[in-house]
Amino acid sequence: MATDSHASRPGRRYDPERRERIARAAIEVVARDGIEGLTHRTVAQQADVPLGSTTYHFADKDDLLKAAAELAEDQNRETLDALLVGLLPEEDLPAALGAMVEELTVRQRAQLLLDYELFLAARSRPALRETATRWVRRAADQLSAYTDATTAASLTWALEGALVQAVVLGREIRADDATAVFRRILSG
Amino acid sequence: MATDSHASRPGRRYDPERRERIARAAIEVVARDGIEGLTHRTVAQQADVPLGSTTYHFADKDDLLKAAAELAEDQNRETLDALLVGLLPEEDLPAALGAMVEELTVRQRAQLLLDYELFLAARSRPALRETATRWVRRAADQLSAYTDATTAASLTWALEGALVQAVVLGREIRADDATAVFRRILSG
Amino acid sequence: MATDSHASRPGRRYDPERRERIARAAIEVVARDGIEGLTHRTVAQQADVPLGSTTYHFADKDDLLKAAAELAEDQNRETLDALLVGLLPEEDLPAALGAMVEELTVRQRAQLLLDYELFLAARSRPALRETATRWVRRAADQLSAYTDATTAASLTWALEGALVQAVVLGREIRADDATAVFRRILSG
Amino acid sequence: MATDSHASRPGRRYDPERRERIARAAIEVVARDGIEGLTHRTVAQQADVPLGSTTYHFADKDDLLKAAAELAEDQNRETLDALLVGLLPEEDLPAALGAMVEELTVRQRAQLLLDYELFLAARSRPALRETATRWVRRAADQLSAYTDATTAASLTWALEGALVQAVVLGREIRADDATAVFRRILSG
DNA sequence: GATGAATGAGAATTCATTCAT
DNA sequence: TATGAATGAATTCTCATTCAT
Repeated sequence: MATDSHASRPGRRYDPERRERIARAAIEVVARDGIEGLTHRTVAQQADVPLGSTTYHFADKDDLLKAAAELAEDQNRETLDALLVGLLPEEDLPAALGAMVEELTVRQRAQLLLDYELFLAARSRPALRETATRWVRRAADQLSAYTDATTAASLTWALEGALVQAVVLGREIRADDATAVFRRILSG
Repeated sequence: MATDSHASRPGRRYDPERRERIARAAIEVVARDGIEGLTHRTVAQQADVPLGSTTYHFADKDDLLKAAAELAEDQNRETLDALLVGLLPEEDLPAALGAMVEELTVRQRAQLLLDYELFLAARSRPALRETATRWVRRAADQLSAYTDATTAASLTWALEGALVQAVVLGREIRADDATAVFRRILSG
Repeated sequence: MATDSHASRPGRRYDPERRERIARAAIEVVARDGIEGLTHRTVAQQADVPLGSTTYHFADKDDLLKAAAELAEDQNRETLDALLVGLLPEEDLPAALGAMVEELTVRQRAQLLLDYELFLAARSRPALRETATRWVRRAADQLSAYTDATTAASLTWALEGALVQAVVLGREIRADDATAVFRRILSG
Repeated sequence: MATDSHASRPGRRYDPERRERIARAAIEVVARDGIEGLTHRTVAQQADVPLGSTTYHFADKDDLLKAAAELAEDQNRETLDALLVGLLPEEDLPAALGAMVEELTVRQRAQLLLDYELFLAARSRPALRETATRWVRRAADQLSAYTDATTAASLTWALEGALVQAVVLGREIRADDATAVFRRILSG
């Protein structure tokens, strides 16, 4: 017989943004504690809603994860678009990509870690596969606009590899170093 | 667990290989169920030793994980060395790397998944950092023998990116496709 | 559940058969999953009505159960009447009862299990007592038409015992075996 | 990873009778609240042990149930043996059985309800099947010693039916009424 | 009338870890 | 040295029921 509790807090019913509030709390939790830290409990606490509320709106962990991934994808798209808009017009693709790598691994590191937390989790969670696939395709498509298929693939893989190592090994990557690599690939 | 199973087995003290048996069971568990499936219980079961034995030899989960990572690193080294011994003498580095990518993502997929399970986990587990760093450095060092630093870095990143995407998106990568990329990078 | 599914369907107010639809869904659920599986949720799903609809028409679980029991009672009456109409005219009561036991434990087993699921549940659910009592009385009354009170009671108990054991132990009972018992009782 | 805590409460470790204490608590719970009331939680409370202790010794509900059924079977055997020892020597089997029915439905009602709670539950719980089958066979075997097979079956079913109705409908059954039935069956 | 969002309670499990023996 | 019993914490999930709209 659970020692009750709260009893006081008024019903606070009918919160039309409840679902979204919870989803947003979910990405905050993932950003803070990683996917392993994502539980209905931690999300409920982060969103300041009762536990039952999280299980009502997101029946299981996959639901929660999927919502988080979709929200993160939106944020990610905005961040990258903003970044690229500023960088690409320079007409120096290697430098633009190198700058982006530094930007992501240094100043936007939190966003990068969040994105990779979700992206990498896709390998064992079918619910995230779709988002992860879209993620990769978007990068490839954008680079394809500037060069041939093989070169685009090379750039994509190198970019992916750079970011993964930055994430896994806890490293920051300087624009110069990254630019040199991208320039090497495009120099042909 | 109250269910007996070792009820009969006598004390069997002083099993000098106990520690290693457990470590080997640990990588089997990780290979089968991922790191999330790694618990003292599952390892004890896989190694057919009593639960207490796993907690005795490996005080906490990180210990277990570290032992698994080190064992996997040895296996990985052997696999790659064997692979490269056969491939590198051909004097066509792009083809050798491309063949290796296909080998790993298609025929040695289990080993690849195990390695990445442990490698990627390093981002949130200090206990695995060292192994992961060594892992990356080894690859870079080996490639440095054949080319300049920037090119080696490019190859390393591209290789890493290819393998990560293969793992995360559940894809196999054909030697031809990979070779084309590596050739592009080296074609300068 | 946050998963829509009735998203499109318009308000559909004033569905005069709504109550009965739900009750019928309730016995389907009990037949499929037993009383333990009877929840407002499962019934709503089976009846394809919104969750709130089940709680609106049947305030609590007992209400739902009672409605299911009454519907099952009707079905049961029809089944047995049909059965007995065919059997009794033969003027061999033991054979008629024996045939009925086989019919119920073999061919009409689903109905038998449903009936006993509800009948036996009465022991801890006052809401079902009345139906259960009526059930037993009906059997006794019908048998009383053919014989004296003690013999009727004997037959009733034996019949009950046979069916209970068939249900609990998962057994089918052959007409011959049952007939022998009833004949023994009536042979006096 | 668990924010530690406790450290204080002395642990009350190594209770060699822990397992049995819990099993006994389980039948107390079933007797009081029925099988629906049997949860690891309620048992833990009844036995005054921590929740984890019940799940350690009895991994799932079936384990708990099986232990309860076996203990109840022992009690039941003792009760019935004691009862029959006193009754059977009289050489009037109907009267002995009739007296037993009254004894069980009136004075030993608690035991009767417990036994039937477990017996009837066997219909949907394979873990209880074996015990239930043994239960029925024991009764049949004992009666077989006094009469032919068909008569024994008749008595068994009638006895079963009487007790089931007593349990389900909440009735007490007088020795006279029951004796009349058994006498009717044996009067042939 | 009718509905579905909301929520407190609790169920079944699993586990890392401690510690008596 | 080695082990397995013990336990508190937490996790996922399900529900009956209430109530704003």
